[in-house]
Amino acid sequence: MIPDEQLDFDACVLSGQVFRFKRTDEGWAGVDGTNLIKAKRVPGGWEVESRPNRDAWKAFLQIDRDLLDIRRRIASIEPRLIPMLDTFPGLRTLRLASPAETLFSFLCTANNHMSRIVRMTEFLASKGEELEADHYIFPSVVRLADTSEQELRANGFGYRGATIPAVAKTVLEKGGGWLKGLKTLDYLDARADLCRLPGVGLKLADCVCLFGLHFDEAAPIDTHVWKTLAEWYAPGYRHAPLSPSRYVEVSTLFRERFGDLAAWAQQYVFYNRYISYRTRTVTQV
DNA sequence: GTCGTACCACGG
DNA sequence: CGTGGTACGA
Ligand SMILES: [Mg+2]
Repeated sequence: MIPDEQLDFDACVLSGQVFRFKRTDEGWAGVDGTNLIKAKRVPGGWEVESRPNRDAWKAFLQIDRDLLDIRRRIASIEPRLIPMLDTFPGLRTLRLASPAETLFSFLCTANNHMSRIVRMTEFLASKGEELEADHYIFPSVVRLADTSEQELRANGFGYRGATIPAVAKTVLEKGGGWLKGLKTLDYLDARADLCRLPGVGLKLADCVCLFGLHFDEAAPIDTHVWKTLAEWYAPGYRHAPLSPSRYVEVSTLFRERFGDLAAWAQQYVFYNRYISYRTRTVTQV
């Protein structure tokens, strides 16, 4: 049993790191890579399991890392983050097994609503192997390259219906191990390489670096995170829009401050800001 | 570098 | 009308 102070499974799968986990009678179920992961709610914590690989969930949740220690270190670096740490103390940064799944999932996120992101990633996933009813292994890059723009557009993908097969073809041209091979590069080099892909800019590249390539110093800056980081670390940009050069500047400051905790710190900021944004937009209608 | 603009679809 | 952006030209 994983105690609540070490794991808030709800927060993990609702904080925009993965998009295909579903509630069950017991708790949650979803696919990561080639494994089905199930989390069962028990008093004071969670019981997590995975199949066929019984250990897959451990890497996914980075369960070997002590969250108390991580929170303590983040708090000492930036006390202004403490309220965010305390709001979701069990929030963890996830490590997805497949860089390709990460790339194509986050390609669906740009300038998009969560609800449509879920719908789109589900549609892509449905082209893969069904592990269990309603739970699919994300399709191969070959399969995605084979999917027609017309079919995707017919299923509500809009202009991403063109981007997704185009990126898939580009990835194939670069050769089989290219994506995973980025893990061996320095973080900034990996990010720069990803940015060369059509439809992939700094933010998406950082998402792939963090969730798919497992760089702990990667901290995606989206519109929500930007508001907090600009206010804290670049007050002059407080009301300025997020631009590529400002992204690089503030992302560098953030990384220099948090080091290999940048990814974790970012996740707490994002989920807190995202939740308050959701609350705000829900109540006004 | 910055700024404005288009981009698909669709929830709010 | 804006969305967990990106790309392009001025
Ligand atoms: Mg690009």
